[in-house]
Amino acid sequence: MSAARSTRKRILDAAAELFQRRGFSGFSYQHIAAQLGVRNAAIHYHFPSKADLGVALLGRYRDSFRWWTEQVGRQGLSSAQKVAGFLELESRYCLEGKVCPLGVVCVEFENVTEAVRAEAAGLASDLETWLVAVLEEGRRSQELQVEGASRPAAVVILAQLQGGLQLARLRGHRHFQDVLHRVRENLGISSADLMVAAS
Amino acid sequence: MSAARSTRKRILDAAAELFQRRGFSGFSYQHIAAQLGVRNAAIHYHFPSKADLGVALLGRYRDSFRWWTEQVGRQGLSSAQKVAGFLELESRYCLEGKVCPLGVVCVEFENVTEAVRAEAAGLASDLETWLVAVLEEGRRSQELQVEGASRPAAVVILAQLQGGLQLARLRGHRHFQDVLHRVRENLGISSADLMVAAS
DNA sequence: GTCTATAGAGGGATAGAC
DNA sequence: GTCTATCCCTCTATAGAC
Repeated sequence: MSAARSTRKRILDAAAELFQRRGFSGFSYQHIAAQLGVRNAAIHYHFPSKADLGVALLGRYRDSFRWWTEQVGRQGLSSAQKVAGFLELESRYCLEGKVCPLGVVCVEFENVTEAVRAEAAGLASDLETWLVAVLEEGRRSQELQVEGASRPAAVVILAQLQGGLQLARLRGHRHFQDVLHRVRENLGISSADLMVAAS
Repeated sequence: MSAARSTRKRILDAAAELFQRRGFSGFSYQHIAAQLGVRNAAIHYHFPSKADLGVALLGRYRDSFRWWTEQVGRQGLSSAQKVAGFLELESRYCLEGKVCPLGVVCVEFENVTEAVRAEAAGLASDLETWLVAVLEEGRRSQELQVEGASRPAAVVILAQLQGGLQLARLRGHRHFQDVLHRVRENLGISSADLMVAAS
């Protein structure tokens, strides 16, 4: 952490970008090296194997999400606003032409190490746990309309977003918008909540 | 087509299997060759480049689906039964530990040729077109409960299934079951329809 | 912590015999 | 239509200098 932004961080930034655009086996150390203006070996110094890089990458998604949830938790937002904020995060991916990191690991599942799978499963668990809690909270306060149990409801929402993000790539952003609208409708999230979440 | 099952077909079978398990760049001609007991070059004879193989692969998914829809169309099934049959197809993938072919291309989008993308987009279009028609039909006959316009409703269902299939890999089949139940609930598909579709 | 250099494996692809 | 043989490239990974 000598430089303003350490090489390790810059590697992870570049890797994340490539990861969500080309898939895990779709990018190489060379791609990262070229983008950073360093050599192949420099990256191996920070991440000895590509599996190490994969695990670190997914770990950082987990850290980012944890950081985001803690921040959101401190702002005293309503359940609807929290969900709207989450949808906003996903929308950003869509605009950037990226897909959900989970989808990448899922698709290449039998091509990645056990450690990578485990870290991805952990990320999925983090997302689900948080969303379940928010749905529960929203149900109790009657801010959100949650049909059935919260856990399956959360799973369905995550699946919708993951699939929608992918289809948007193939068939246009409108497909993701369709998913977004449906999620909001189902939960009864108003446009007022969206305003707040956007700020 | 000299042998009982031509090599070309056997190649596509093996490739489809690998494709849905390891992703597109996650398998090689070597994998297929080893599985078929032939040499690398034999596969290049049938599919000069890997992009050719990818396009042929997706083309076959399209053909299979077209064949399936025509068969289903001739059986005079209700709309609910048609949808139930489609869900059955997806469930089979789940049981086999596979994901939707579309998801694979979406994830590796920036790593495949334009021709592969186009064929995948075509498959997505086929699925959507068929499902929209069935939803429309079900709405008119009041067999299916379709909220809002049929097209976005179809898109959402396809996204749910694609995402659910992937998450099931990471977190267990129950996650796909959650998605299935939600899709059926939303459309108001009864268990009686499922019986017929299973046969 | 980054470099040069290189090993070693695997991948896509082709030529030419059979 | 399949084989052997081979080319060339890319990729992961390591050793050792700076």
